[in-house]
Amino acid sequence: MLSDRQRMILNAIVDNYIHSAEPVGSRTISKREDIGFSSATIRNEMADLEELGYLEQPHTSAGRIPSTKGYRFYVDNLIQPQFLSQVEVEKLKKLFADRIHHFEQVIESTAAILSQMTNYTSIVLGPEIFEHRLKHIQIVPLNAAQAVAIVVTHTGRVENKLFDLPVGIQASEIEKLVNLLNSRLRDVPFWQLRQRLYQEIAGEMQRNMEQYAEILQVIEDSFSKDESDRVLLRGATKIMEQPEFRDVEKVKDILELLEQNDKVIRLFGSPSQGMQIRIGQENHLEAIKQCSVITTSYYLEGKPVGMIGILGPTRMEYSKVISVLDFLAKGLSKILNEQ
Amino acid sequence: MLSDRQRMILNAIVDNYIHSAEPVGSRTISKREDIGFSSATIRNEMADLEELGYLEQPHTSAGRIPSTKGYRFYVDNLIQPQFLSQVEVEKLKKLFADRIHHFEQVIESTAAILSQMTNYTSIVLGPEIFEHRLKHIQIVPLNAAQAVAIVVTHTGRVENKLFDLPVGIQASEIEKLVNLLNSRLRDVPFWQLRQRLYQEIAGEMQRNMEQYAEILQVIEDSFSKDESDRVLLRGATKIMEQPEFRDVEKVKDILELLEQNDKVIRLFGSPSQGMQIRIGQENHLEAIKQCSVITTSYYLEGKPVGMIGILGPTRMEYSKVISVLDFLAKGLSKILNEQ
DNA sequence: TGTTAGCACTCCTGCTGATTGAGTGCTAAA
DNA sequence: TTTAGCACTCAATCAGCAGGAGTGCTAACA
Repeated sequence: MLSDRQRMILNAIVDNYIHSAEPVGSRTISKREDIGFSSATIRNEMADLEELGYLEQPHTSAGRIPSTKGYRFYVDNLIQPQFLSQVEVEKLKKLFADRIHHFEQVIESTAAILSQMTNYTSIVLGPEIFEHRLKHIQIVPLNAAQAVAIVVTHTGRVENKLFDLPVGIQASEIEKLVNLLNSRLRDVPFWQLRQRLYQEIAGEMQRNMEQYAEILQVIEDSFSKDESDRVLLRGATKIMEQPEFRDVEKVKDILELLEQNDKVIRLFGSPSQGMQIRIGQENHLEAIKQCSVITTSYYLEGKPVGMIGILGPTRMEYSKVISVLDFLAKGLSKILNEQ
Repeated sequence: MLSDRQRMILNAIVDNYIHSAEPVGSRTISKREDIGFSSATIRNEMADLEELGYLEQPHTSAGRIPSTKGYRFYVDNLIQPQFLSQVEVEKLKKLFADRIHHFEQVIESTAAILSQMTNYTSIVLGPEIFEHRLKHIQIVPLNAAQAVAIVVTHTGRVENKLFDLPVGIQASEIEKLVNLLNSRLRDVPFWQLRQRLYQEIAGEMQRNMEQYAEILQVIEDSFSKDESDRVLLRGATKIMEQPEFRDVEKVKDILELLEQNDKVIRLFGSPSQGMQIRIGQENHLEAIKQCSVITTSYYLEGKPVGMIGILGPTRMEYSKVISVLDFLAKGLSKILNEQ
């Protein structure tokens, strides 16, 4: 579709614009060492690229900036993998070196480092509890009317839920139920739990099933923790460092979006698709039509269980972000599988 | 110190500025119904008030705006309590009506409502666990090397901590220890726990104290959960709606501050002092010298255990904010004491 | 003596028009 | 096919000017 020279010029323009944030003119490109053509030639090519939809002109006498289509072509065809510097790799490795940390802490550090290294906003979706295995169930009565259900996973995650006790139930009965559950359901993965829960109990104590129904429901609820609690965000204010976001109005919409976990979750695509890049208008949410989102998954036992990503301006250092994300996702997967 | 008329004029100026965000001139004041003087008279008084440090002039031919000292006088002497409208009271009452909610949820709703009703940023410091009483301790081994310590309070809060098991310890020994702790320490308030922990154990099992020292340490750690996890924030972006914060630079510093929980905690003063108001330069943090912070405490059994507050521009609707904060703090205290 | 009308003065704000300069598109020549 | 040259466009900048809001001061008035 595009000639070699056009690709070269498009690449040069995007590169330049990413670093300068100014529309780039033909002379700037022709001066670059790797381009051996005069500004007039570049101008002709630029006009063609604009006609094809890869470039845009803010106004008649300005330089060109990449369109969404232009970025897309750049990302799909022109980008070359950027290797992280030795210093950066060391920094990242250190993050994963300290195994003593609780996994939650590793996730938090990941988010922090991700934002710090890229200077964009990092978003992290914690591991789905789905793949975890049950280690322990406990019900602690607080008083005559209330109790807390506690569920521990094999990775050391603890979920809990406060609930009202069914009237007239005996403490001893609860204990019996919990003991039974613990003996039968230990090491069962969460995705099987719902099914097994009723199956195991049904055989043992058909008699007063309805008695326990309420409690079983609560335990079931504890398994499926609120999705939006999985979201972690760092460096939300980084976007303000970008010259094209000097305007409070633009920034406000973005930051308001980031305050809503349920919407942030929707920035992540399907976890099974590896590295995903959504550029500018490719995003469905109005607030971030001038932003790009790059996400990728990390894995447990070969299955994607969580995601990490970056939100930045469309004028983003794509190749660097991709490298860092890739490195961190692999690191996380490794840690997760070792536990 | 100030004459009645000066107080009246200062009050009018602050009121006006709070709602208009524009420097207010003498004519504006003299036109108000409650003021019976000509603009010239007002001008003289204004000049005096400026000399006394209560007002400032952005430039020679502009109106006056209140100085920090001016706001301080306004807050301390001029403000009159604003009663919430029936609609607002209903709205707030509804928040507390639904007792089924977990206390954490009430705290979250409080933060949300606080921000929504005032249109400023709300900051909430969750209840100090200090005053809670122990209900249950549990240690769940995950594998040969690791375990999770779980502590449940009488209000249904669950704290947990992952830790490495001391080598060579028997599961049965742990169970014995936990059983002992549960039988001896139930209903002991957290502030006594550290002391009682060693006291109770020492009598029973002097023999292998050093064996258990590590585990006791972990349990102790679980009591004193990280302070910064207590912070909850809502409506961080509200500040951007204020005309004096249209500038990204100003806003950035504030939002960066709000991203750091440890710094947000420092916005709260001592919990024992009731309603606290820090205006503009009275704040120590550079980023919020153009903001005001109002905080107050909520109580459990007569003791302050947590705080709620508002961060907004110095040009804040003080009387409204104070009313809402007061109402919510009392509501929270009531709920907390009923559980 | 306190209040106020009047007036000169200051300074911000918004508008206009001229200038500059970066960058373009087109044409004609190499 | 490439490129030098040139006319053209348009945003950005700045000086200059008018308008207006608001002040401080003075002198007159009750």
